[in-house]
Amino acid sequence: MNIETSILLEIFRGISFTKEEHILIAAKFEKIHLKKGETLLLVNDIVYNQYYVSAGCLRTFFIDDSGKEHTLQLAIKDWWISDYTAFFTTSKAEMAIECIQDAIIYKISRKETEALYIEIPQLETFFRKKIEKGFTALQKRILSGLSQSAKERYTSFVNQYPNIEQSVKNYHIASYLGITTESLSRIRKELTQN
Amino acid sequence: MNIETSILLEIFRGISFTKEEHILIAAKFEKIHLKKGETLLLVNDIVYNQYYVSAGCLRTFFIDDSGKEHTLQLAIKDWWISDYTAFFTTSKAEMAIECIQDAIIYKISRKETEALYIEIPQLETFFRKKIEKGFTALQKRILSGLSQSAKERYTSFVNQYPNIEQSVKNYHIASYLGITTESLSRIRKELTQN
DNA sequence: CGCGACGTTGATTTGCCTCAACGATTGTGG
DNA sequence: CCACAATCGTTGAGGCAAATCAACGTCGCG
Repeated sequence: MNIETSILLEIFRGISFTKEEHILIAAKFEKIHLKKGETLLLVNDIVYNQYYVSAGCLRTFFIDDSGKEHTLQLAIKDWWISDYTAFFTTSKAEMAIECIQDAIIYKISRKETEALYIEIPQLETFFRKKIEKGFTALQKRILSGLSQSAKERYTSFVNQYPNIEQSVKNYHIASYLGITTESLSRIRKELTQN
Repeated sequence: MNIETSILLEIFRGISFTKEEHILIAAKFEKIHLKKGETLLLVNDIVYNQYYVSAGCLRTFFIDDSGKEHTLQLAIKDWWISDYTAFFTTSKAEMAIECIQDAIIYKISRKETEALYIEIPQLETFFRKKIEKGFTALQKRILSGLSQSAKERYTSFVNQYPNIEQSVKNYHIASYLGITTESLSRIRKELTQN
């Protein structure tokens, strides 16, 4: 078995498995330790895997034609991370993933994930509900981008991730919110003055 | 049976069903004709249903505190539409849906959808893959908002939906792109001058 | 025809970016 | 454990893309 079965209680909280199922699932995951600054995925890598974050923090980011970075996802404990656009079709990554705080993650390939859907149908339901939540979160973020100012987006962000500033540099937050570090700095100043 | 079974070939293109399954599924859908300007969903309605668009065009939009409309989704033939944030949890709509070009749609409730997942497991896979595609599309839109100018977003939009300008008013496109009608007008002028 | 909805154009304003310089903080090797 | 460099955050001046405000064409429909 590749990993402790106890981690499965964490990953699949709320689902109960037989002992045989535990073993079956555990064999498909691989535990990975990452140091801050290490890279999990590079642009043009074929994306075979998704990753469950058990501790630490990672981010998915995109580099545009002018060389600017844009953070698509920040992942802390209990989040899944990958370049999902490429993962769903096992194609080339358009984004990179890097560790921004020492992390413990669990890797599973798409093939193994889909095998699980067949072997244990309730896992297809589990992942479907995960992605429904993810879909909802992305819609909220789009609405936020359409209707809010930079300052409003920042305060929403801080409310949504109350403790994330400890793990994440300001320029990661700025590139997630779609603003520059200078603008974020000015926004923070304004907010602390009140 | 509520609807012609032939429509199921359209909705579930690529899947084959037994005659019994056809009947089972068809009984869960309801056909609806909508006229331009009619409303499918209002803010604070409880969202029981999702809708398959067979013809015409609808949009989901959100009205912010200052009264401005923001278009989250434009749905043409072969798209599904709802306030999915509310649909997935059968809660109150934060957005409205209106018909912007005479439409024929097919309605199915969340309860019936989930019943189908159990009765015909390949439908859970079908809908999971649908939402994976939707998830991917939303991520692309977020990246587009983070990294592109209004003009670039507009040209991407036109490439992605080549014929949509026939069905949709400019101010719908503007509110989808997150710009004003005046800016869109100036962008269009610039582009036709080249 | 006449009215309302839609699109366009111009003048002005503004939120955020860019560029540049300078503090503050962190990490590292001597 | 300190010194120093690199990284990160802050501040200011100026510029630009897009918003706002206002007025005016144009189109479609009752």
